[in-house]
Amino acid sequence: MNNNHYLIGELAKKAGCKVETVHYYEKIDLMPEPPRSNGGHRIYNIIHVKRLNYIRRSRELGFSIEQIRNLLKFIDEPDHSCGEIKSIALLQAHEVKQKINDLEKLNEALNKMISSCKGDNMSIDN
Amino acid sequence: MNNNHYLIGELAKKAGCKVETVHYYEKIDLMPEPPRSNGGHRIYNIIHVKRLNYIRRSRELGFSIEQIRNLLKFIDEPDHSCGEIKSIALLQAHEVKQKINDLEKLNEALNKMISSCKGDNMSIDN
DNA sequence: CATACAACCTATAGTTACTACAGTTTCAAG
DNA sequence: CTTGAAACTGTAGTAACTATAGGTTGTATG
Repeated sequence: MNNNHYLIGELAKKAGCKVETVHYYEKIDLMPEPPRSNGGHRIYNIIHVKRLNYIRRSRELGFSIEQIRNLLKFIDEPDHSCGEIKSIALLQAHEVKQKINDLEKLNEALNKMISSCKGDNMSIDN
Repeated sequence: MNNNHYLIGELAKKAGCKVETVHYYEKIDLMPEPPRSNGGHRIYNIIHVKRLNYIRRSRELGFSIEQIRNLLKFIDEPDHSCGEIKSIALLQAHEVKQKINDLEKLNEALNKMISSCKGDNMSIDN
């Protein structure tokens, strides 16, 4: 399609997911119903691309749809109190830090595995 | 139970998951069938605890069962070539780094959200 | 202008990774 | 010796996709 409009296939490709996944996200109201062409094809814009990218990245990092929905609602319905936003964002940030921590441990373990690889006496230590 | 033996409930608690999840992992051969008490209760040890912890942490970080199975097989069947181990571990390490990166971006976005929280004009900028 | 064919559409069924429930048995504590 | 929490097996239900079927749109080519 042209410069700033995307068909569902292009959108999906940009976010590294399947067309069906986008359909699914629309059905569960995680992605909005976009405008349609005369023939009924969905037409997306850059905002949709960013939103889907955010959703996909979060999913790949192990966040649930409900957690993602929770954060997206600050974009979708912008009249929330500062305190409300802060408390949810802080909670999320905490979990993010936890995950970074765990990943760093995993990474360390993998590096150990790679460098000291003798083929025998492998084990999981922490 | 005593010092170095655990019933399934204690095991699950230590790994932060449900008893049913452990059953499930045994059924799909991700966790080994442990020895049993006379009455048929499963009896686990510290090795099981570490293994389940590793599985759970990896799952929460968005790795699939098959990816986890792939890494665990170096513990389960220790006669793999150095090259084989390295190549899989390197692949995994790459994905781990990617995830850390993404999480750091997410964290940044959250921090922005927290500090500059005015309640309005929220958006996702990568 | 006709037609082919890839990419879209809706709807439904199947898969992965759990999670909950039902009905029964074990086992430590009183 | 009974009682109750936690174990057991088996099956059904849920979350988050993923695949398939059968039909329509729309662009590119003869």
